[in-house]
Amino acid sequence: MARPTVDQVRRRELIQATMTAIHRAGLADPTVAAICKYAGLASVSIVNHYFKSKQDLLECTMRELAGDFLGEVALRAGSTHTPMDRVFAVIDANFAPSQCTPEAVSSWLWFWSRTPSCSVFADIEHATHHHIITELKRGLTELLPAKEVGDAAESLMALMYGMWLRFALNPQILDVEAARRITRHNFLLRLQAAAAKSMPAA
Amino acid sequence: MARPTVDQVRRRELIQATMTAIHRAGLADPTVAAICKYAGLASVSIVNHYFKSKQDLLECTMRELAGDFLGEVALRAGSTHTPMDRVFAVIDANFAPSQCTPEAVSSWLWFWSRTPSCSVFADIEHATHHHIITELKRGLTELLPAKEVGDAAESLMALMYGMWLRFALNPQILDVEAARRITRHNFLLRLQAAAAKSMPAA
Amino acid sequence: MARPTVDQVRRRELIQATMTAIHRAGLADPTVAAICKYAGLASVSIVNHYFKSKQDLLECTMRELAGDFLGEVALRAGSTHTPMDRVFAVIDANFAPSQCTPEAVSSWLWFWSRTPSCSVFADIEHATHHHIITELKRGLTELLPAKEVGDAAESLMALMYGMWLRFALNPQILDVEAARRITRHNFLLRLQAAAAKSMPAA
Amino acid sequence: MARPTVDQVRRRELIQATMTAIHRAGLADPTVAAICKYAGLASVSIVNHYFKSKQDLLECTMRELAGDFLGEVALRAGSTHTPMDRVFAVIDANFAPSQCTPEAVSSWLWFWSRTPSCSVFADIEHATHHHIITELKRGLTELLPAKEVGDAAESLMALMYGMWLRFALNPQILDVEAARRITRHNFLLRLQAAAAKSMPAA
DNA sequence: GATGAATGAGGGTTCATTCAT
DNA sequence: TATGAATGAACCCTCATTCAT
Repeated sequence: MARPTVDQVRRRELIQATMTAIHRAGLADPTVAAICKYAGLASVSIVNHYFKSKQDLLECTMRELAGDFLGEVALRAGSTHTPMDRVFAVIDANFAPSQCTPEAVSSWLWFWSRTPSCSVFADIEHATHHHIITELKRGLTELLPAKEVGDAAESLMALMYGMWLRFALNPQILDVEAARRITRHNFLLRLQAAAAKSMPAA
Repeated sequence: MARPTVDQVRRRELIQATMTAIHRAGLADPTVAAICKYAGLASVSIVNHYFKSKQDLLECTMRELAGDFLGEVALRAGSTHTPMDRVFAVIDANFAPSQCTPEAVSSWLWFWSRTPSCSVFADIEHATHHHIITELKRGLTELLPAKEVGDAAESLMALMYGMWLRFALNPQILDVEAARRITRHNFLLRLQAAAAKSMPAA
Repeated sequence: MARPTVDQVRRRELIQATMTAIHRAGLADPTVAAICKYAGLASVSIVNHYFKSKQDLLECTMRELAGDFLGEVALRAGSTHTPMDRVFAVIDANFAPSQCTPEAVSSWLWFWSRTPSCSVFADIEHATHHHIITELKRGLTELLPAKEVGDAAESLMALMYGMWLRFALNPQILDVEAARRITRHNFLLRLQAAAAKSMPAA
Repeated sequence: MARPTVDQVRRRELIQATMTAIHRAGLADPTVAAICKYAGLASVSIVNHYFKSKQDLLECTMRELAGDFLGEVALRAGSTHTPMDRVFAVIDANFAPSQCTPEAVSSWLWFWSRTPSCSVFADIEHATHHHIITELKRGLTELLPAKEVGDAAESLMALMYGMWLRFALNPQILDVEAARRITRHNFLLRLQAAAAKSMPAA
């Protein structure tokens, strides 16, 4: 098994530091100096040995973040057998520890907020969102009437985004477990309602 | 009735331009130059005639935004008679036109993202949130079991925040009307579920 | 007797306010806004009705200050009969109340400090200094050997300048009366020494 | 012996350039651009690599200037044996070449003029003045009646300040050597007068 | 590979001045 | 006469990037 090179380790550290810097900056653009500080590097110049530029570092960070997220989804979706488990897999991936640290949440928000003004970010976001919504709909299709699938997927995604936002704003009010519970509960409510409607005579 | 002075008009224009600038900057800190450009002002210095500083302008902008929001709530909540209408009033206020322009949504997100690093923003946010959550719970208390009120309020708020976020990221996918419909629907689902649970014997 | 016009009164107020502004600014260049504030004027634009420009106001202020000083000298020197009184007249003029307010002292220092970089100031300073040193030497010539007159005049002037500087730095340590006393005393010492030397046999 | 690093050399150059800039600006606040120009630096930004800010540079400059002055005093006072030599040591230190360049004199004046509005400067000034006046009085105490020591010290300091001021205003009129001679002479006059008074019966 | 010196662009703010009312 | 809107220049500072060591 290939051992990570020093280069790769340093790159990883800088990417983590970038997320920390974004979080600490309150979603303002992080400065290279701040990133280096959090990475424990003495000089800012060193960044240019590992990344082409600041923009490159930021893009790599977002790719890493998105990749991790898709990895969490794949991990959980791969071993599911029922449609409901498939939906739960997506929900759980959204609230996986790697995606719910304050640094990760802030980075996601920062990332999203920059998509309108940065096409590279927009592409990454688009691809990620497409993948996840497809996965979600795949499960929902077997559980809900066709015309409700779109709304339900949007609603679920919006709820999860909202939970993230609440979490980012004030981690005290809402912990990850509660967020996941509320989301699952919300999903089940819709399912019951659909079931009740489809079997009114029962 | 007092006619707005030139002063007040120009201040209003700058506040609007600030929201536009925040939106266009992708939630990055807007530059004074950009704000002036959107306000149609030739010179950057003029801002300091109307506001003490850039920070002052930003604070005034956020106060205006929050004030408008509370106004929308008050407007709708004032004429309600049933608890359900009260909840709907809050939901509708959240999706009122003045709160759902891309500029307003971006400004809210930017505003929230800066609260951890700006105590003035944090205070405004806290006061606004307190007011709105109180209003929401006042309606929910008469509709749901006491122990569900907190979760329901959080869930509703999170869903609305998420809708806003989706809307901010891509206004094409989700229009305001759909967002409101989904939110109302989600609320009604929870209501029905609670009703079903409380009358199992019926 | 001609009554001062409103124009002249306003000009006088602005000149006084300029001295105050210089003093309060710690000898930094006073801003027009500060000058207007001390003059009790609401708008800064009004200055340009009474003076051609800020520079014009500053020059007029310095001319006024220098003119007042020469007036104090003339007032005292005019009624003297002995050489010693003539010297005392110059000393007393230097420590006249109008020249020893903190505002006046600061203005003098500011004025002097600007002479190397402003030829107008340099001219005013040169003329004033020439007048006063001439007056001083006229008295000293009858009291001291010719070859001591220059040194004595310089020494006296330097001592007074130094007193002013001390006074400007810390009015608590040194009051005007003490400054005048020390100066007079210093002058008398030199006189006695010269007398002793010229009459060694006595 | 430690060789000065590039860092220290550059800092020294900037400090010297600061004094030059103050002198050339006529005691107005020097601009960073001017300082860099006199230091031979192409870019303004570089200053922030060596000093925290412009204010920091100014404070360091004044600390250096005051430190040099105390060094000159210590150098001369250390090897004195008589009280009179002690007084002369202070006088000579005041007129030491390092303290009498036009740049140094202008910097001192600028420095003093800013003490009322800058507490850091005030502290440096206070400490320096306290040290020098103590040294001066130590010598005077053995030469003059106790009640004359205060006046004499003030008088000497004022004379030296005045000489400096004259020198700063016009180096042509007064050279350093003449200034020192006048000051020493003035001191000796007072000494003789005191001696004459204390021995009237002789 | 790593460091720090150096540069230049851009941002916010102050300020004197001009202009319209 | 008096006011305040408006402009543009100048200043200090931050920051990403490049270069030499």
